[in-house]
Amino acid sequence: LKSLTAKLKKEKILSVDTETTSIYAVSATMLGISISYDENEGYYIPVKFEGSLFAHECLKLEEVVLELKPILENPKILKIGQNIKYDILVLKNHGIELQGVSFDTMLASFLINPDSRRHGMDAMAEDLLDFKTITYDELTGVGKKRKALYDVDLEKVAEYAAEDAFITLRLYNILKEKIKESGSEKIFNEIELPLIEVLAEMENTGVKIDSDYFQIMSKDFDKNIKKLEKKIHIHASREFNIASTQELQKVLFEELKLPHDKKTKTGYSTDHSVLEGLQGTHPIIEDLLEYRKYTKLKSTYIDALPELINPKTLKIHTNYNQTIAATGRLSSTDPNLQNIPIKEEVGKMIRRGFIAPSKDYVLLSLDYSQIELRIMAHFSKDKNMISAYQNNADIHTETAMAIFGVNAKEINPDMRNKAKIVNFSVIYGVTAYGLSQNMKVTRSEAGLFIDKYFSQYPGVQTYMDEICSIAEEKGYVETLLGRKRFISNINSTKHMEKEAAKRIAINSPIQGTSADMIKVAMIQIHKQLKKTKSRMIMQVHDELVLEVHKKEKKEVFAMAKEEMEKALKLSVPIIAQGNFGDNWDEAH
DNA sequence: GGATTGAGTCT
DNA sequence: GGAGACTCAATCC
Repeated sequence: LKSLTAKLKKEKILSVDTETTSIYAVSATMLGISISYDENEGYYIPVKFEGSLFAHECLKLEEVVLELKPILENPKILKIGQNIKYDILVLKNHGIELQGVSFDTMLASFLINPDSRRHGMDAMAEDLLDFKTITYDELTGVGKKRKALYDVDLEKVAEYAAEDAFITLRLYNILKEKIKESGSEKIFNEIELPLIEVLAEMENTGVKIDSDYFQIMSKDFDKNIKKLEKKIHIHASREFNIASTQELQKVLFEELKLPHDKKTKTGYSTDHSVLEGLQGTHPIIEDLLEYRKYTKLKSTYIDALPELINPKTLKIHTNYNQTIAATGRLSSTDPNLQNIPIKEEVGKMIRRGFIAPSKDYVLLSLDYSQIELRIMAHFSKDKNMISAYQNNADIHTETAMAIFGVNAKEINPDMRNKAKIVNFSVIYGVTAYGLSQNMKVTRSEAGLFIDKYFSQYPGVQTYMDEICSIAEEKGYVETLLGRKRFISNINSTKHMEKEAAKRIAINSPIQGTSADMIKVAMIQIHKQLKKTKSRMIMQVHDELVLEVHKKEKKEVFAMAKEEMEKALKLSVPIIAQGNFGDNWDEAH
């Protein structure tokens, strides 16, 4: 190890990869580190793990850390990796703060073609290097006879791990050129790369949830669900598995002979819109809707979230992924913190289980006000929309006045809500059909609303035509910061395909610019939070949640709000609004 | 046991 | 038959 580190100290750029016991970085125990500085070879340093068949052949963690720390923490020795956020987290939790991170092959591949799903190392080695890698499954076996990595022959692990390290180096040499060619250097170096560290720290900080509270809620929900089950079975005159759509179809459409038309691939749909349509035809429907609501919330959130509490930190640590959503949004898994319920009272109950980490802290939620509409105003340069925002007008009321042809005094909440649906639908590339479904009006009424909308905001119509032309000519669209997305079907001769491609062309620059904006804000906020006791803990597309030390409330609030608002300069004002609370519901 | 389907949660 | 995601239970293979 000493002779290796002597050599590594002289290198300018290293690829780094860690092997561990878990796919969850925060709870992973490190089993070894592989490093490469040469496209044809790599080194694997196994770390002693009690219980491993090969523990006697490994060095102690303390020794490995002591030797490698000066190299891995030296920012002048550049580091590259494949999904390096994972390795940053593993190393962080084993006493090493990785410095000098300058490239991530997975991120690079994603920026070059965000619609591809081949950003894994095995796929990239095949596509870019025509190289067949040793896969993890080949190394450990699959199914019942899969071995834990620490029980696989060390020679084989070394071969696998060292290969990953030097293949990463080869991929780097190719991808860095492709990033340049594609014009993605700016978004790569200024947004995605600096964001890695920000996300790593958010994941590592984690979010506190109140497990006692979830336990009580679970019991309450269970009682309610059992009650509903009994009622539903009585309505059906027999017992059946309510969660089975097949059995439910039989009960509703064969036995109770309720009307049906919407089909799925395999039968008649029983989804929410169908059940809503059947309301009033039979008392079973109401109970089914309630049953669906409560079982979904219980299984997906109330029972699942406490399972993910890390026993050491007593928090949940999500994984933010930068390479899934083609528009540039983040995604979140294990758990997904970006779809925690909010809409109804029962949803809010769940958010009350997300709490500040201790009595010294409060949660702060800050969210962008109508960010996508403001970006649309900016891109479209529509005079009416821009002046509405510059005059701090209520955009939904403005739109309501236009589509209903009345003045402000005559707008009631229902009209405003309908206008709100129109406003948001336009961002997705509105169709009369889609709008009619959402507004619960006829297709021709929806068509009229769209016409009225475009005569109020003619610039929006022009923008949509223009962005589709750009997509047709260049083959791609881009965000304000140059994040690209290729629109493969934009010149399709199939009408449906082409229309779907146009909607992607319309929506992607808007959704993607919003993603760029909050990412810039996150990088800046992260920088400034370093010298405080407060931390960023969640991102939900247009919202940031922070745990704020009670003595820092005023400064952190002002700083975070300002950074969000000034992240990107647009032709309309950008507004972020925030609140404190002891739980997420209260803060939101 | 893994993949698919239907359903439902979010922005 | 509007954009982008993730998860769960049942079912299929």
